[in-house]
Amino acid sequence: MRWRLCALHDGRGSSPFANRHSSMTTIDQRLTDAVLDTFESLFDKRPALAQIQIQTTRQEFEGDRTLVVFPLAGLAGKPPHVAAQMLGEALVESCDWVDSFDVVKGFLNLTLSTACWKESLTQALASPSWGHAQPGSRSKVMVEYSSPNTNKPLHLGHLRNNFLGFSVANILEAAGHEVVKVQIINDRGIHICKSMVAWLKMGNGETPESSGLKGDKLVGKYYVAFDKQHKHEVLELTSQGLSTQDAEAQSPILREARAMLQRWEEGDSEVVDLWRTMNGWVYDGFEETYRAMGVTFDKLYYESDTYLLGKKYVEEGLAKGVFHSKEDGSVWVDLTEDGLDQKLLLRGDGTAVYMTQDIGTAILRFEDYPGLDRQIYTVGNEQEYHFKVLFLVLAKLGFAQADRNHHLSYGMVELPEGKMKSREGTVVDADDLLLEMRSTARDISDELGKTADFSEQEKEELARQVGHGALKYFLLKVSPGKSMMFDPKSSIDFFGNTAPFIQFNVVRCKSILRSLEVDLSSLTWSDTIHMDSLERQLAWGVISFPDIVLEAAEAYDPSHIANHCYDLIKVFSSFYQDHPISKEENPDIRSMRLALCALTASTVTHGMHMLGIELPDRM
RNA sequence: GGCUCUGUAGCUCAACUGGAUAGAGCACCUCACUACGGAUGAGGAGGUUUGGGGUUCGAAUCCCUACAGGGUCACCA
Repeated sequence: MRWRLCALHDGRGSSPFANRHSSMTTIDQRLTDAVLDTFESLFDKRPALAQIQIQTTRQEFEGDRTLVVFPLAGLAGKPPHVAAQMLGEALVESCDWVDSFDVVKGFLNLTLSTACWKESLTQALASPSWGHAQPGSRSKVMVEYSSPNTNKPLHLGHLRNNFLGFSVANILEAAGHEVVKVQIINDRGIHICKSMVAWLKMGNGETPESSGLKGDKLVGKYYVAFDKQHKHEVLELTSQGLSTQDAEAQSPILREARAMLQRWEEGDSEVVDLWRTMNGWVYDGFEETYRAMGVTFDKLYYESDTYLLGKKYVEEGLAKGVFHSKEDGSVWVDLTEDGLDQKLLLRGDGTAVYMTQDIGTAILRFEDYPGLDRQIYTVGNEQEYHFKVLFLVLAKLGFAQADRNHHLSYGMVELPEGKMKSREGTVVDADDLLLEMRSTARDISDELGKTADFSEQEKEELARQVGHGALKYFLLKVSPGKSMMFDPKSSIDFFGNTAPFIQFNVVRCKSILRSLEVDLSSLTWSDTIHMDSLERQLAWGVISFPDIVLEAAEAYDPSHIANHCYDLIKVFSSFYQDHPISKEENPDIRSMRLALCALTASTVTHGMHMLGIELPDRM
């Protein structure tokens, strides 16, 4: 099972892409080329591409884009500020996108021309899916997420897992990858037999239909019942003088579970039928929760289908001599050369462990999807060791795509009162939380009275979009690698850096656009008008969006998208305050602002969709 | 203990991957207000980036070290 919640690891800095030029706005590409040419004509030498650093000019200085001249000073043979001055003068002369410049120490601040802004914005307006690269322009990747334990209902940790995996899949797709979304269902093993045994002994034939209980909750109930009975028996046995270890192994109910696992592996039809039935209940329950979460999968893998395959590969490895066996017949891999320990791959009795199954699943997936470039496992950071071992084992087996696997590790979700522990009843149930978010959104909406004319169905729909959006945003705005604090109170807060704040402002944009009914694709304005600071900030937020998407895709990090959307909408919020649009009399300025308004709405909408968050038309 | 990740405002998080005076949101304080949608706007205060050393034009970011915290080291998944 992979459900547990947890943190980070290697992610940083080891990008397989690394072609800086490909993830750069048209503006920066053009500036880079101009700088290279200008530098060459001035100093008779051509800098390397990596030496050209262009960044956003800080607020307190005049300008839009800043060239960092320090790295170039040596090559130019001039002090940084002198080189900057010379470059600035030459750039204004040679590049029609540069209006003026300002030198502060070794920083060359460039002010872009209206023509530059207009051309860039027009390009964005012409693109119906701004921020999305050509579909299929990049490789085929697989993203695994969710992968729950069939004995336990989904909880807050799964929400982070699912939202993260689903969002990363969306972002990769937007970056031009072909994406396959999968999960592995750990439907085999002793843990499954535990709830089956408990249900047989204490269930009295209870079904989801008879009890009205959601299937996953019902099975979870019997898993807990098993645990309780097991503890009770252990206590009894220890009071008779057995050691705790012996008592745990010898409790009658655990023996029954073991016997059942034996029968399951033998294919006993009675056991297999019950197994199918109870798993069916769980899947129905999960399906309902996934629907509420808004996540989907292209294919499901079941451990019961892949563990035999895993055993086969382990035996092959044994035959090849890359693994070794001990006297009791257990099979091991020696990873001491890689700085790790020895690791069990197959038990002495020949049954599979967690690792066995994962070996089979990994290889099977690359066979199922020819041309698959890589596979991404969205799993908590507590399993970093497991994936390190898995990838090493695949390499030892000589599997060609062994290095095409990546563990997208994420941090634990903590509660203000500490960690979630099922034993202590401090688990936040996914269904409960989603419901609470919806009802809070509904209350706020009703209180404000802006949706008085909505039908009941529309009100519920809005509450879902806003409530679930708030939750998704709260979990995704934090960089995946970090452990995060989930504070129920502030997650329902609809002010500040939250989805509802963003949604509200997009609704304002849409409201303006609705009232004006213009053809956006034919918007244009004069090159002579001046764009002020806020307008330029808005424009840059829109223009740089595709770049942000690529960054997020390379880093497998939706928080880049979330923060960008928030920054952009915050600027819009200020802009909206004192920049009239429909009331603006100058038609050029009006068109330019209208374009900014429309582009802000569409950019943020695309970004939020990548996070799995919907935008209402009214709220 | 070994390996690994993390440490930034009172709290929750950023920081364009080594760039300028480290930024936001909560919370706190002061103002504004018949609104292209008030779920509002403007401003203030809050920091020796855990401590110490090093690398260089330049460090929250890279290296070493100390301290603090998380994770992991199963014939569990």
